[in-house]
Parts: sequence; C-alpha cells; structure tokens
Amino acid sequence: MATKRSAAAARPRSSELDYPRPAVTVDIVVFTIVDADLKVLLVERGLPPFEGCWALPGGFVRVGEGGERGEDLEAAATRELAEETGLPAGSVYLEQLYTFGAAERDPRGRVITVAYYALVRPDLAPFVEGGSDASAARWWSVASEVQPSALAFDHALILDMALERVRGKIDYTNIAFELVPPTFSTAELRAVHEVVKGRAYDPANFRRRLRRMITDGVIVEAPGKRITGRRPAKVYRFARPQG
Amino acid sequence: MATKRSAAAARPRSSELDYPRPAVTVDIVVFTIVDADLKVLLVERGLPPFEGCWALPGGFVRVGEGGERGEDLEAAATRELAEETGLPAGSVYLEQLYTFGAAERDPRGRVITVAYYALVRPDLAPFVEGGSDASAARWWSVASEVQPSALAFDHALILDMALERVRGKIDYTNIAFELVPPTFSTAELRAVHEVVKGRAYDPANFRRRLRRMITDGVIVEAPGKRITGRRPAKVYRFARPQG
DNA sequence: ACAAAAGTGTTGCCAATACACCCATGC
DNA sequence: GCATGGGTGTATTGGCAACACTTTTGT
Repeated sequence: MATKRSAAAARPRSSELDYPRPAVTVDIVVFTIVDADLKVLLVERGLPPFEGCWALPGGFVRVGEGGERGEDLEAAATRELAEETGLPAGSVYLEQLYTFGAAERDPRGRVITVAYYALVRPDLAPFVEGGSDASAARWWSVASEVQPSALAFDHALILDMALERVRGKIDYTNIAFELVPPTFSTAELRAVHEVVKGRAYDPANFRRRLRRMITDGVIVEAPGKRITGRRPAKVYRFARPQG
Repeated sequence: MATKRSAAAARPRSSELDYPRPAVTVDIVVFTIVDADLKVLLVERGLPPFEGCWALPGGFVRVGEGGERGEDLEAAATRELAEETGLPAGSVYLEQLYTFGAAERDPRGRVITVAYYALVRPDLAPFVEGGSDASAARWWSVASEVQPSALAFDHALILDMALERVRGKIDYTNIAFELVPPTFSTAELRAVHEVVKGRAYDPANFRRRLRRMITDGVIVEAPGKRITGRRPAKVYRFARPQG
C-alpha cells in the first residue's frame, strides 16, 4: 500500500504539508418542496458506523496522488449531488453552507466535512428516488418525518443550519425560484415561502411583492395559465435564467 | 520520512478513509478600525511559495496520529488567532467565513483552507503589532494600502468575501460592537458603520437607531463622557457581554 | 461670541401588514 | 347563480432618509 501514502509524503522535501491530515468530505442537504411540504433527501447507511441510520448524502473529496491535485471542492459537491440524485449538474441550485470540524464528529477518525445545501425544483424531485446510485435515497418530510436524533454523525446539526440558512435567504434573495417549476403562479410561489418560513402570507400582500418583482424585471409573465378547477391563475417565470 | 506519512496510510485496515487526503489550513481575516480606517492584519511570508509576499495569518489544523483526533476546527482558528495577534482568546470576535478548496489554489499541493474572519477592538489593536509570534505582522489599510494582486494564494478572494460578509452583517447583527472600545460615543459607533459601509450616515438618524437600541436594551448608558475638545458626548456600552 | 459637534423635531417615502372588496371561472 | 380562489384598493404602521433646528461645550 505504499502507493497509497499521502501526496505530502511522496514529495521529495519535507515541508509544512508533511503532517497528518484529516479526511475531508462533502455532505449535501438536498431540499425540495412537494405537495406544500418541505422535504430533505436522506440515504440509508449500509456500513458502520451508524449502520442502518439515515444520513445526508455525501462523500469524500477526491484528492490525487503526487502531482495530481484532484477535484475542486465545489466540483466534489456537484459530483456527489449528481451521483446521489441522478439529476444533471446545473439543474440544481447548490451553495456552500458551513464546514464542520469537531474532532470527534466521526468515530472512524478525523473527518472534516464541508456542508452544502441544494434546492431541487419540484418537477425534478420525482426523478430523484430510484436515481442512478444504488444507495436507497428517499425524500423525508422535514416537519413530520425526520427524527433529528436518529440521524448519523452531526447531520442533525447540519440540517438545522441549512434550514436556518434557507429561511434567512429566502427573504432577500431569489432562491425561492429554485423551489418552483420553471413557470409558476403566485399561489405556488407563495406556498414555497409559507412552507419554508412556517407561516401564512396574505395573498393580497404577497401579490404586491410579486408585482414589484415584475416592475423590477426579476420575473416576467409567461404564456399559459394554471388550471386549478376554478379561475385559472397567470403564470410567471424567473427572468434571469432564460434572459 | 516514513514516520511522517499520512495518518490514513498508517491505518491498519483499508476503509473509505484510506485515500489520499488534502492538507487543511485555517486562514483568518483579522479586521480592526483605527483612526476611522478599516485595517486588515497581514503577515509577510518568509518561505516560498510567495516568499516576501503578504498573506493572511493562518496555519495547519493539527491532526493527531492514530487514535488521536487533534483539535476542533474552531479551536485551530482560535489558536492561530491567538498566536498571530498575541491577544488572549475570547477577547476577539471570530466567525467562520467560507471554505476555499480550488484544486490549484496552493502550488505546493492540495490544500483546502477554512477561512474565518475576526474583529479586533481598536483599543486592542496596538498590542497586535510586535505580538508574540516572530512573523512580521502588520495592519494594512484595506482602502489605501492593500494591493489585492500582491497577496499570496487566493487571499485576495478571501479578503473580498470577508469584507462582503462584514458589510452585510453589520446592518442586522451586533458585530459593530466588536469594532469599538468597551464604551463608545454615538460618533464612534457611527464611524464604524461609515468605514465599513463606505458611506456617510446622517448623525441625527443614526442617533435614533441608537436610541432604539437603548429602549430595546441592547446598549446602556455608561458612566463618563468623551472629551472631544468640544461638547463632550455621552458614552454607551453594549449590554450583552457585561449583562 | 463662535465654531463644532451633540442631540431633537418634522416631514416624506417606501415596505409590510391587515382587511374589505371586486372579478373571473367551473360547477 | 354561486362558491372558490385570483386579484385589487385602502388605511395603518414602522423604519429610514433628508433636513431644518436647538443645545451644549471649549476656545
């Protein structure tokens, strides 16, 4: 296994880098909203530790040997996300969350994890279960199904922080558009805000917010209507992606 | 140098962890405000790469061998901060910023750095230069002295992100109190906001913000006054730390 | 007295909220 | 027609910016 020694040890001269290193993983909190319910993707662990427990999808950052550097951290997250969801890279919003490095957070040894969170549009969510990766991945209702204490490692803490981040950023960024289909009605967008924030919004006032976004050019009217069984609703789309 | 091979290679059984690992460092963007000027602490690099360049203070996360786990990530940042500034731990505000993991960011090999930012009160800033650590650390004016292109590694990018973070959080958090002495006048606190945001604030309106903070119990009047050569100003202190 | 800075009052603007109300549509 | 949910109008509140104004002090 000499070939498996660290890149630092393979270097000709001893240097600052020539010390024990932690393992580094990326873990991803993948959210979606289906049926007005916030869901998070969890995978069942097939190996100890925490065998049988549910955990956040993730994996080790690939680091090359010798002169090879391996993949960018962001690329590791993108790769894991694609592997675990089966969704093409670029179709899912991904953002770095926080890095968790408590010395004892993994019983196997020193593992530092860089956590990301991802937002999957509801129209893509059904394709995730039964995705390419064999590992049994499943959407869990954050409010009614996830048992924080039953999650592996410190993943409950990571999930908490991801929730907090999304709840905070939805008010002053455009991340809500990552949780609706490409075109959406005001009610659909409002439902996203309501589910994330856990409170009701006045439909009339929410509509005004939306109108401001139209005048600001953030969203535009889209062709078609939503047939709801009652009066159909206008649909809009986010202006940025499609220009 | 066989003893210096990575902990992963020394592990008896092959496992998920038994792969090449990146080196992990913490880098800290240490800010202070002196003479109404935002300053950042930089250290001169004594070794290649980037020898002679200025860089953010930082260092490797200590990871034990075998069963030893080493220090928490947060502890590594706290330790580096204390080493580089000479200030006692706990006297400086410290918060994780972002993790930078581009594969080619360090010419020596694969190094992932977890960046933090720190806020040093101006009354402590003079003790930092000529601190305990031998490395020549110096305060640089962010606006007028720092040459982003001259910084080592991707430290210009890290500095940028730290600036953005502080500028964003000063509006809705209490971090401004980490950049004034324990007691402060309204003008002093206002100067902090003005320097960070790079714009002027109306003294009258700023006073009102301050009054709201008094009624909300965030700050309290402190004994003493600021002698400015003109009319002395009342001084206040942040309520949280001292109760 | 005068300059400079602390501190107050007043006004207008903009968002967010609450709530009454109109409108279009499928049944 | 009528219930349902989409969509509009209006009043109120609170924060923030602008700016004229008063107060307090050292020189």
